[in-house]
Amino acid sequence: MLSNSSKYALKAVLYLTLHTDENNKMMAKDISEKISVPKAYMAKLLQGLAKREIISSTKGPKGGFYINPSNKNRTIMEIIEVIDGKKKMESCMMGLKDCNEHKPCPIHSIINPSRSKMIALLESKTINDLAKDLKLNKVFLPS
Amino acid sequence: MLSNSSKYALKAVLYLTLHTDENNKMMAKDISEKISVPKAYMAKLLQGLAKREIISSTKGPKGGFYINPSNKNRTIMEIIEVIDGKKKMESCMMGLKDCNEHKPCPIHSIINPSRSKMIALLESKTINDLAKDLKLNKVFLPS
DNA sequence: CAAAAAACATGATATTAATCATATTTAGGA
DNA sequence: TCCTAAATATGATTAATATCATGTTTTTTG
Repeated sequence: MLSNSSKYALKAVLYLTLHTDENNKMMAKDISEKISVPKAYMAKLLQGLAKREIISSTKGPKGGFYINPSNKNRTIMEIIEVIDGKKKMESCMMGLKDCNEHKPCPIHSIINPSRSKMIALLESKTINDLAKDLKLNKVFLPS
Repeated sequence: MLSNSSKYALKAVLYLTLHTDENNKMMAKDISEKISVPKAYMAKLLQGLAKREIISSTKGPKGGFYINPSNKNRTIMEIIEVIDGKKKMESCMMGLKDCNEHKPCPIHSIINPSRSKMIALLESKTINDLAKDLKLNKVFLPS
């Protein structure tokens, strides 16, 4: 459902939200260790997120990655879409090209209500919402 | 969420349910054409399903694949599990190893109620249930 | 019993996703 | 200004899926 890349990206963005800002940047290597993601892969992912302006970065000594307040208001789905593309989550679970409400596949009615709800939630919850839950110890990140 | 193999398997099993029985078998090649799945891949998949006794087969002239009544009562989830394994659908969407109700990942509460419902439905609906919907033109298979 | 038609078993190739590696660019500090 | 520390760009490798191909076994039928 989510690629590894999306999972890693979500973890990283959340970690950055909790631990960085413009004055407290963090290197790819350190982030990768904290959230248990292979370091070279993490670096590449963070670079991609920075290029698409989901997170921010500066080069050179004292440089690193961080996230600024406006980006903390992005939704979970925005992060996922940047990595996996828009259609992946919404495509027919039986792989039929033209499956829709008027011409549904056999499992459409089984899958779709739940999935639509899930997607709606991912589109409404922001990074910041999740970060708050983390601060309150209502949810957890490691492993 | 589902591998291509699972999607193809589901389509094939449904097709067999509608069009075959012990006296009306069908060759891999013909099934593959009907449901738009690459023929060699279809053959391999059908052989696997037959070995695990999800469907039946006989060799030689007039041979082919078919499904018998008792197998039509298998659930959708059983088909999926035979191909993708049990855990794939239930694993944490953030990829955390020990995510659970007591120590949930940040998106656990967003995802899980919907997903649990989806899984419960896949575990309760049988091949036969879907075949009935197909017969009544309530749902569709092609492409 | 021989030939042909089918599934079966096995392995080869291709494609995609995940992971690793490294030379280049940029910025800070001595 | 020069050195160093960081991200960046790019590409190589590995691993997992998906796909293709083919020789072997079984069964029907002439």
